[in-house]
Amino acid sequence: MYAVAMTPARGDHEARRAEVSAAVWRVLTERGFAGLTLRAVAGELGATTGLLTHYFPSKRALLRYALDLLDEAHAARPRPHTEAAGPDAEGLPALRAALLDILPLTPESAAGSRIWVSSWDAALADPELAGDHAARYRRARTRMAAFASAAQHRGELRTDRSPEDLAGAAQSFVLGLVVQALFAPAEFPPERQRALLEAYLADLADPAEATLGRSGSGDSASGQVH
Amino acid sequence: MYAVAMTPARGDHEARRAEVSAAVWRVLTERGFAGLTLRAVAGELGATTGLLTHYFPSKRALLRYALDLLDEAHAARPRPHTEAAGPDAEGLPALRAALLDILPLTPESAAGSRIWVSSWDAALADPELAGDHAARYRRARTRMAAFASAAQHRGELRTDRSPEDLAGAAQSFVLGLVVQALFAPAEFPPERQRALLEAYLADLADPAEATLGRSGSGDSASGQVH
DNA sequence: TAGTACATAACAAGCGTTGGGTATGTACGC
DNA sequence: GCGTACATACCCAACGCTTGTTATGTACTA
Repeated sequence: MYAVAMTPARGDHEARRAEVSAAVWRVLTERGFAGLTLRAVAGELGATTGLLTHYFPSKRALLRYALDLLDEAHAARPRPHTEAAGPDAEGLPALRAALLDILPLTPESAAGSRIWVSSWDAALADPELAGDHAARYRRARTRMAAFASAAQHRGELRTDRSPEDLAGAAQSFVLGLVVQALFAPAEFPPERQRALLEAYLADLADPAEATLGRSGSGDSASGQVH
Repeated sequence: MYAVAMTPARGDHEARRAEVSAAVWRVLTERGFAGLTLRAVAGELGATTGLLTHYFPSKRALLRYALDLLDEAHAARPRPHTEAAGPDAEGLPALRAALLDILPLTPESAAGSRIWVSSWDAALADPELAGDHAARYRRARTRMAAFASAAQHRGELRTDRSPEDLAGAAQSFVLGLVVQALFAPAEFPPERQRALLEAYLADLADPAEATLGRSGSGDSASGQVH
C-alpha cells in the first residue's frame, strides 16, 4: 500500500507499459535525450528502476517502445484538423489538415514535437532508430502524396510537379517550421505558423485558378476561418 | 618526443583549440551527442583528457566553442554558391545562394548538417545553448529578409508578403529539407534538393512575371545550370 | 502454494573533473 | 654561452559520481 499510489489496476501489463512510456515522454520533454536515464523515468513514475526492468529488457527497448507509442498516439489520437476536415476528406483539405497536425500549435503537440526533434540525434547515431524514423517519414510522405495527387486531379494544386515532390517539399516546410517554432516560440506563435503554411499552400495552387483570388475556390477551403 | 606526432607548432594556442574542436566535430558526426565524451574526443586526437582540460575549463565550454567555430566555419569558409553569385550579389540570387549553402549537398556540408541537427537536442535542454541557436537562426533570417526585400523591389519576388515572412518560410523549407535529406539521403540526393528548392523559389516569384515562363527572367538566374 | 510485481541493493563500467608529475620551451643574470 | 627560474603543454592516475544491468528479497494475488 503506497501513500500516494495512483497506480493503475495491478496486473494490467500493457497499461503499465504505456504509463511507463508516458513517463519517458515527460522526461524527454523536460531534459532531452541527454537526461533520459532509467532513474529519471522511475522517479517520474514514483517507482524504482526495478519496475522498469520488469517491463522492458533494456533501455533501448524502452525507448523504441516509447517512440513507437508516441508515433501511434500522434497519428491516432488528437488530429483536430484532420477530424474537422472530415474522415473522408481528400485532396487539398486533407493535405492541409495533415500538415496542420504536424505543427506545434498547442502545448501538447509542442511537447510531442520537442520529443521528435530530440530523438533525431539518437536516431542518426543508431541505424535501427534511423530506419524507424525514415520509415515513418516516408509513410507520411506517401500519404500526403496521395492527397496531393487527388488535389491535382481536382484542380486544386499545380500539375507541373509530381505528387511526390509536392509531398516532400510540404513535409520539409512543416518540419523546418517545427524546428524554428521550438527555438523561437515568440517569433513563431500558432497564428503565424498557420499563416505561413497557408501562404505556402496558396503558392502551390493551380496557376490557372490564381486569377480568381486565392481564397475563393470554395470547396477547397476547410472549415477553419480563425 | 612523440613517434607519430603531427602536432601543430607548439605554443600555437588558438590553433590547438581549433584542432580540438575539429575532433569534437568528428566524434559528433560519428556517434552523435550521446557518444560525445572527453575520452572519445581525446582518442580522436591521439591525446588524453588532460590535454582537453588544459584548453577548456569544462565539457560545456568545449562544446560551445566547437559549435561557435562550426558556425563561423560554415559562414565564412566554403560558401561555393554565395561565392559564385558574387560578393555583391543582391536580391533573389543572393537569397538563392544563401539557401543553397545550407543544404547538405556535399559530404562535408552533410557532416556539418548532421552536427547541427544533433545539437538541437542538447540545445533544447540547455537554455544557454538554445539562446545561441535562436540567435544564429534569427541572424540568418535577418540576412535573408534583407535579400528578400531587395528582391521584391527588383520585381523578383511577390510583394504580397513581408520580407520577414518570406525569410522565415524559406528557412523553414531548407531546414526541413536538411532533416529529410539526412534521414533519407537516397531519396533526397543533391540534385533533388536543388530541384525542390528551385521549385520553391519559383513559386515565390512575382506573379506579374509568371506569364513569361519561370526560367526566363535572365538576370535572376545564378550561374548554376542543372 | 505459486507466481507475478515490485523494492532494494549491489555491480562493473564509464563519466567529467582534479591534481601531481614531467618534459619542453623561453627569459634573464652572469 | 651558460645555468638558473619560470611558464607552458601535456601525460598519467585517481577521485567521486552516475550509468545500465543484475541479483536478491518481499509483498500481494489467485
